[in-house]
Amino acid sequence: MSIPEELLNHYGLRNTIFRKKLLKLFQDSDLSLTVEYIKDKIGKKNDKVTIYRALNTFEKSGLIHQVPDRNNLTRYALCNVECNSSHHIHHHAHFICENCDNTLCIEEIDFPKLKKIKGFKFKKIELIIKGSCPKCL
Amino acid sequence: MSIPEELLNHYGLRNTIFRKKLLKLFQDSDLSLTVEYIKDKIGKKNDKVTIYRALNTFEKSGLIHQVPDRNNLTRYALCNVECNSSHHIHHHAHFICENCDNTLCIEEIDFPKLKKIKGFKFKKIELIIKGSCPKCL
DNA sequence: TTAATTAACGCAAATGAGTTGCAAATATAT
DNA sequence: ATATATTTGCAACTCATTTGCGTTAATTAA
Repeated sequence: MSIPEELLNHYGLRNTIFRKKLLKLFQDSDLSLTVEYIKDKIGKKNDKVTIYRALNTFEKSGLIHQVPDRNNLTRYALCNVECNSSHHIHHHAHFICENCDNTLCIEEIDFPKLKKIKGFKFKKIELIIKGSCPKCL
Repeated sequence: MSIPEELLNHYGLRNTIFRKKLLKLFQDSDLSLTVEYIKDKIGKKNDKVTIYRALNTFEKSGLIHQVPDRNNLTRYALCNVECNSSHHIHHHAHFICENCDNTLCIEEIDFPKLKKIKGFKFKKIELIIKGSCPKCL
């Protein structure tokens, strides 16, 4: 995994102090983050508006992606390096722990082959698995 | 499919005029509905608060269920008759049309068997398929 | 390396989905 | 029909997210 500075350059994003901090937050956690969590960790120096705008920018660039949350809240997680904006949503599996509410991407899933349904065109498949995570078991 | 009055009785819900209207709305559409759509169709006589409360009540009773929407909006769809509150979420496949934004439940899906992942306990699986629906193709 | 340009930031205020409290209206039970 | 329990409507609220705009910081060009 590259350092924040390199990553931002690679994605053609301006290298601001705030963005480097934000990106580091994602790298330091293997879980998906809520805006709430980010606000806490970033500190009061930075406004929530800035957080929202940076998250949107990162998402559009394909650096991070949205992750469904138990209560329709929005979470974000880093995309793996192979992700790019044209395919990174296509096959995502997310696990949501019903106990601690944490959400994470699951890589080790054999993605199911779905049979076609007449009249429909499938483009992206997302799998959401709910249950209990290792920490809570 | 039963008439609204029977359905409400069957689920032990009070038979109000508003609830009958709401239920009929669902029956008249095979798609999932947003609160916005319901507000439009129901007319200004009924308050949005009433809509929200009725939807929550219906959901708890297992009459309808929440459906994910393209933009984290909440949609609701009627459960099929075999659904009941204890199992109706467990295996749902939803299709979201990226063009017209409509969301619908897909029944004809062979639900994939996932291999277990050490440390996790899976309880519910939801499949979200995005693409184009018949009307839009 | 400095000045000019462009994008990002911070603050205040707005939006919009969903909720709560309470009094009035309606549905079921006796 | 009357009493009891629920539902409804209204107003006001909460809370996540967005918008406008003047200021500040990052890149580009001189």
